[in-house]
Amino acid sequence: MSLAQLEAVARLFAVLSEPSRLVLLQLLHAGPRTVTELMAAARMKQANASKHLSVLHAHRLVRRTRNGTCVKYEIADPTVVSLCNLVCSKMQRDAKRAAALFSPKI
Amino acid sequence: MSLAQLEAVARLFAVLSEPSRLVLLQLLHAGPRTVTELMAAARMKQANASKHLSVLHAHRLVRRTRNGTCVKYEIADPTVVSLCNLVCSKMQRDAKRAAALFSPKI
DNA sequence: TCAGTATATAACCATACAGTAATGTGTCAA
DNA sequence: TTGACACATTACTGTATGGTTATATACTGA
Repeated sequence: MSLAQLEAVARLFAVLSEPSRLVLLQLLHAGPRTVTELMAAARMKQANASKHLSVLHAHRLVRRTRNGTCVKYEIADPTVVSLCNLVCSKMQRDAKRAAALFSPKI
Repeated sequence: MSLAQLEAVARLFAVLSEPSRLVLLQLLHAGPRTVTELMAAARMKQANASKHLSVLHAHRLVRRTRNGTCVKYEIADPTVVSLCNLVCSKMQRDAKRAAALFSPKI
Protein backbone atom coordinates (compact mmCIF):
# COMPACT_ATOMS: atom_id res chain seq x y z
CA MET A 1 0.00 0.00 0.00
CA SER A 2 1.17 3.50 -0.77
CA LEU A 3 1.87 6.05 1.94
CA ALA A 4 -1.16 8.05 0.84
CA GLN A 5 -3.38 5.02 1.28
CA LEU A 6 -1.91 4.26 4.69
CA GLU A 7 -2.56 7.87 5.67
CA ALA A 8 -6.20 7.49 4.69
CA VAL A 9 -6.46 4.31 6.73
CA ALA A 10 -4.83 6.09 9.66
CA ARG A 11 -7.35 8.93 9.42
CA LEU A 12 -10.21 6.48 9.66
CA PHE A 13 -8.68 4.81 12.69
CA ALA A 14 -8.20 8.28 14.20
CA VAL A 15 -11.93 8.90 13.88
CA LEU A 16 -12.52 5.76 15.93
CA SER A 17 -9.84 6.58 18.48
CA GLU A 18 -12.05 8.92 20.48
CA PRO A 19 -14.15 7.40 23.28
CA SER A 20 -16.88 10.02 22.86
CA ARG A 21 -17.37 9.02 19.25
CA LEU A 22 -17.46 5.34 20.15
CA VAL A 23 -20.17 6.13 22.70
CA LEU A 24 -22.19 7.88 20.00
CA LEU A 25 -21.69 4.99 17.58
CA GLN A 26 -22.73 2.51 20.25
CA LEU A 27 -25.91 4.49 20.88
CA LEU A 28 -26.60 4.67 17.15
CA HIS A 29 -26.07 0.95 16.88
CA ALA A 30 -29.34 0.54 18.77
CA GLY A 31 -31.10 2.62 16.12
CA PRO A 32 -31.43 6.14 14.68
CA ARG A 33 -31.31 9.01 17.18
CA THR A 34 -31.55 12.79 17.14
CA VAL A 35 -28.75 15.02 18.38
CA THR A 36 -30.75 15.89 21.49
CA GLU A 37 -31.33 12.24 22.29
CA LEU A 38 -27.66 11.45 21.77
CA MET A 39 -26.33 14.32 23.86
CA ALA A 40 -28.68 13.36 26.67
CA ALA A 41 -27.74 9.70 26.57
CA ALA A 42 -24.02 10.40 26.25
CA ARG A 43 -24.11 13.31 28.72
CA MET A 44 -22.31 15.61 26.35
CA LYS A 45 -22.79 19.31 25.71
CA GLN A 46 -24.66 20.07 22.52
CA ALA A 47 -21.70 21.62 20.70
CA ASN A 48 -19.50 18.68 21.54
CA ALA A 49 -22.00 16.07 20.37
CA SER A 50 -22.64 18.01 17.19
CA LYS A 51 -18.94 18.31 16.45
CA HIS A 52 -18.27 14.62 16.94
CA LEU A 53 -21.28 13.73 14.80
CA SER A 54 -19.95 16.02 12.09
CA VAL A 55 -16.65 14.15 12.14
CA LEU A 56 -18.43 10.82 11.84
CA HIS A 57 -20.53 12.21 9.02
CA ALA A 58 -17.54 13.64 7.17
CA HIS A 59 -16.08 10.15 7.09
CA ARG A 60 -19.39 8.66 5.94
CA LEU A 61 -19.76 6.49 9.01
CA VAL A 62 -23.16 7.99 9.80
CA ARG A 63 -25.99 9.37 7.71
CA ARG A 64 -28.21 12.30 8.70
CA THR A 65 -31.77 13.16 7.83
CA ARG A 66 -33.44 16.44 8.61
CA ASN A 67 -36.96 16.12 10.01
CA GLY A 68 -38.39 19.52 10.84
CA THR A 69 -36.02 21.16 13.27
CA CYS A 70 -34.56 17.82 14.30
CA VAL A 71 -31.75 15.93 12.62
CA LYS A 72 -31.76 12.18 12.95
CA TYR A 73 -28.49 10.29 12.71
CA GLU A 74 -28.00 6.63 11.89
CA ILE A 75 -25.07 4.33 11.17
CA ALA A 76 -24.28 4.45 7.46
CA ASP A 77 -21.44 2.00 7.20
CA PRO A 78 -21.61 -1.44 8.84
CA THR A 79 -17.81 -1.53 8.67
CA VAL A 80 -17.64 0.34 11.97
CA VAL A 81 -19.59 -2.40 13.70
CA SER A 82 -17.27 -5.06 12.30
CA LEU A 83 -14.23 -3.06 13.35
CA CYS A 84 -15.47 -2.64 16.89
CA ASN A 85 -16.42 -6.31 17.14
CA LEU A 86 -12.92 -7.32 16.05
CA VAL A 87 -11.28 -5.08 18.60
CA CYS A 88 -13.63 -6.20 21.34
CA SER A 89 -12.89 -9.87 20.76
CA LYS A 90 -9.17 -9.13 20.77
CA MET A 91 -9.53 -7.34 24.09
CA GLN A 92 -11.47 -10.25 25.55
CA ARG A 93 -8.71 -12.65 24.51
CA ASP A 94 -6.10 -10.34 26.05
CA ALA A 95 -8.12 -10.03 29.23
CA LYS A 96 -8.49 -13.78 29.56
CA ARG A 97 -4.78 -14.28 29.04
CA ALA A 98 -4.04 -11.61 31.64
CA ALA A 99 -6.48 -13.24 34.06
CA ALA A 100 -4.81 -16.62 33.53
CA LEU A 101 -1.51 -15.10 34.62
CA PHE A 102 -3.02 -14.21 37.98
CA SER A 103 -4.56 -17.62 38.60
CA PRO A 104 -2.44 -20.24 36.85
CA LYS A 105 -3.66 -23.84 36.77
CA ILE A 106 -0.30 -25.28 37.84
CA MET B 1 -20.12 -1.70 26.67
CA SER B 2 -18.91 0.32 29.59
CA LEU B 3 -17.09 3.61 29.17
CA ALA B 4 -13.89 1.99 30.42
CA GLN B 5 -14.14 -0.68 27.74
CA LEU B 6 -14.82 1.91 25.05
CA GLU B 7 -11.76 3.84 26.23
CA ALA B 8 -9.64 0.72 25.84
CA VAL B 9 -11.01 0.19 22.33
CA ALA B 10 -10.29 3.83 21.54
CA ARG B 11 -6.71 3.46 22.74
CA LEU B 12 -6.18 0.54 20.40
CA PHE B 13 -7.59 2.49 17.47
CA ALA B 14 -5.31 5.38 18.44
CA VAL B 15 -2.31 3.08 18.11
CA LEU B 16 -3.40 2.34 14.55
CA SER B 17 -4.15 5.97 13.74
CA GLU B 18 -0.54 6.84 13.00
CA PRO B 19 0.72 6.37 9.42
CA SER B 20 4.26 5.64 10.61
CA ARG B 21 3.04 2.74 12.70
CA LEU B 22 0.97 1.39 9.81
CA VAL B 23 4.07 1.50 7.64
CA LEU B 24 5.95 -0.53 10.22
CA LEU B 25 3.11 -3.03 10.52
CA GLN B 26 2.94 -3.38 6.77
CA LEU B 27 6.66 -4.11 6.63
CA LEU B 28 6.32 -6.64 9.44
CA HIS B 29 3.44 -8.26 7.59
CA ALA B 30 6.04 -9.50 5.09
CA GLY B 31 7.98 -11.16 7.89
CA PRO B 32 10.09 -10.49 11.01
CA ARG B 33 12.51 -7.55 10.80
CA THR B 34 15.11 -5.90 13.01
CA VAL B 35 14.87 -2.26 14.06
CA THR B 36 17.68 -1.34 11.70
CA GLU B 37 15.96 -3.02 8.77
CA LEU B 38 12.67 -1.33 9.61
CA MET B 39 14.12 2.15 10.02
CA ALA B 40 15.92 1.80 6.71
CA ALA B 41 12.84 0.57 4.85
CA ALA B 42 10.56 3.14 6.44
CA ARG B 43 13.13 5.93 6.25
CA MET B 44 12.70 6.86 9.87
CA LYS B 45 15.27 7.94 12.40
CA GLN B 46 16.29 5.24 14.82
CA ALA B 47 14.71 6.86 17.88
CA ASN B 48 11.45 7.37 16.05
CA ALA B 49 11.22 3.80 14.81
CA SER B 50 12.10 2.47 18.24
CA LYS B 51 9.46 4.63 19.89
CA HIS B 52 6.71 3.53 17.52
CA LEU B 53 7.73 -0.10 17.90
CA SER B 54 7.56 0.30 21.65
CA VAL B 55 4.00 1.59 21.36
CA LEU B 56 3.05 -1.39 19.18
CA HIS B 57 4.74 -3.71 21.66
CA ALA B 58 3.03 -2.15 24.67
CA HIS B 59 -0.28 -2.94 23.04
CA ARG B 60 0.81 -6.50 22.22
CA LEU B 61 0.47 -6.01 18.49
CA VAL B 62 4.08 -7.03 17.91
CA ARG B 63 6.45 -9.42 19.65
CA ARG B 64 10.19 -8.85 20.04
CA THR B 65 13.06 -11.26 20.34
CA ARG B 66 16.57 -10.29 21.26
CA ASN B 67 19.28 -11.90 19.15
CA GLY B 68 22.67 -10.66 20.20
CA THR B 69 22.66 -6.91 19.90
CA CYS B 70 19.77 -7.01 17.45
CA VAL B 71 16.08 -7.09 18.30
CA LYS B 72 13.78 -8.76 15.83
CA TYR B 73 10.15 -7.68 15.71
CA GLU B 74 7.20 -9.62 14.30
CA ILE B 75 3.45 -9.28 14.24
CA ALA B 76 2.01 -10.85 17.36
CA ASP B 77 -1.69 -10.38 16.84
CA PRO B 78 -3.38 -11.21 13.51
CA THR B 79 -6.20 -8.89 14.56
CA VAL B 80 -4.27 -5.94 13.14
CA VAL B 81 -4.20 -7.54 9.72
CA SER B 82 -7.94 -8.16 9.81
CA LEU B 83 -8.57 -4.59 10.95
CA CYS B 84 -6.51 -3.13 8.15
CA ASN B 85 -8.14 -5.39 5.58
CA LEU B 86 -11.58 -4.27 6.71
CA VAL B 87 -10.65 -0.61 6.47
CA CYS B 88 -9.01 -1.07 3.09
CA SER B 89 -12.06 -2.72 1.58
CA LYS B 90 -14.24 0.05 2.96
CA MET B 91 -11.99 2.62 1.36
CA GLN B 92 -12.11 0.81 -1.96
CA ARG B 93 -15.90 0.82 -1.86
CA ASP B 94 -15.91 4.53 -1.03
CA ALA B 95 -13.45 5.25 -3.82
CA LYS B 96 -15.54 3.36 -6.36
CA ARG B 97 -18.66 5.22 -5.29
CA ALA B 98 -16.83 8.53 -5.55
CA ALA B 99 -15.52 7.60 -8.98
CA ALA B 100 -19.03 6.71 -10.13
CA LEU B 101 -20.15 10.23 -9.21
CA PHE B 102 -17.67 11.66 -11.66
CA SER B 103 -18.62 9.38 -14.52
CA PRO B 104 -22.29 8.42 -14.10
CA LYS B 105 -23.77 5.86 -16.45
CA ILE B 106 -26.84 7.95 -17.20
C1' DT C 1 37.86 -3.99 30.83
C1' DC C 2 37.23 -1.37 26.75
C1' DA C 3 35.48 -0.13 22.20
C1' DG C 4 31.91 -0.62 19.05
C1' DT C 5 27.26 -1.67 17.56
C1' DA C 6 22.13 -2.04 18.22
C1' DT C 7 18.37 -0.49 20.60
C1' DA C 8 15.80 2.16 24.20
C1' DT C 9 14.78 6.25 26.75
C1' DA C 10 14.66 11.31 28.11
C1' DA C 11 13.84 15.96 27.17
C1' DC C 12 12.30 19.21 24.15
C1' DC C 13 9.33 21.70 20.72
C1' DA C 14 5.63 22.15 17.49
C1' DT C 15 1.28 20.63 16.05
C1' DA C 16 -3.37 18.59 16.42
C1' DC C 17 -7.47 18.18 18.66
C1' DA C 18 -11.12 17.58 22.53
C1' DG C 19 -14.05 20.33 25.30
C1' DT C 20 -16.31 24.80 26.08
C1' DA C 21 -18.81 29.24 25.49
C1' DA C 22 -20.68 32.18 22.29
C1' DT C 23 -22.75 32.87 18.04
C1' DG C 24 -24.83 31.58 13.57
C1' DT C 25 -28.23 28.98 10.69
C1' DG C 26 -32.44 26.72 9.63
C1' DT C 27 -37.20 25.45 10.62
C1' DC C 28 -41.75 25.84 12.57
C1' DA C 29 -45.81 28.09 14.81
C1' DA C 30 -48.39 31.94 15.79
C1' DT D 1 -42.44 38.67 10.72
C1' DT D 2 -41.21 37.31 15.16
C1' DG D 3 -40.02 34.17 18.76
C1' DA D 4 -38.60 29.70 20.04
C1' DC D 5 -36.34 25.51 19.31
C1' DA D 6 -32.75 22.20 17.24
C1' DC D 7 -28.55 21.99 15.44
C1' DA D 8 -23.99 23.74 13.37
C1' DT D 9 -20.00 26.55 13.55
C1' DT D 10 -16.43 29.62 15.42
C1' DA D 11 -12.84 30.94 18.51
C1' DC D 12 -10.33 29.71 22.28
C1' DT D 13 -7.53 26.96 25.76
C1' DG D 14 -5.37 22.99 27.73
C1' DT D 15 -3.50 18.58 26.83
C1' DA D 16 -1.56 14.76 24.30
C1' DT D 17 1.70 13.20 21.09
C1' DG D 18 4.93 12.86 16.87
C1' DG D 19 9.58 13.93 15.45
C1' DT D 20 14.13 15.24 16.91
C1' DT D 21 18.62 15.36 19.47
C1' DA D 22 21.19 13.67 23.00
C1' DT D 23 22.03 10.18 26.19
C1' DA D 24 21.55 5.66 28.38
C1' DT D 25 21.41 0.61 28.21
C1' DA D 26 22.51 -4.04 26.44
C1' DC D 27 25.33 -7.11 24.11
C1' DT D 28 29.70 -8.73 21.55
C1' DG D 29 34.47 -9.30 20.56
C1' DA D 30 39.19 -8.18 21.53
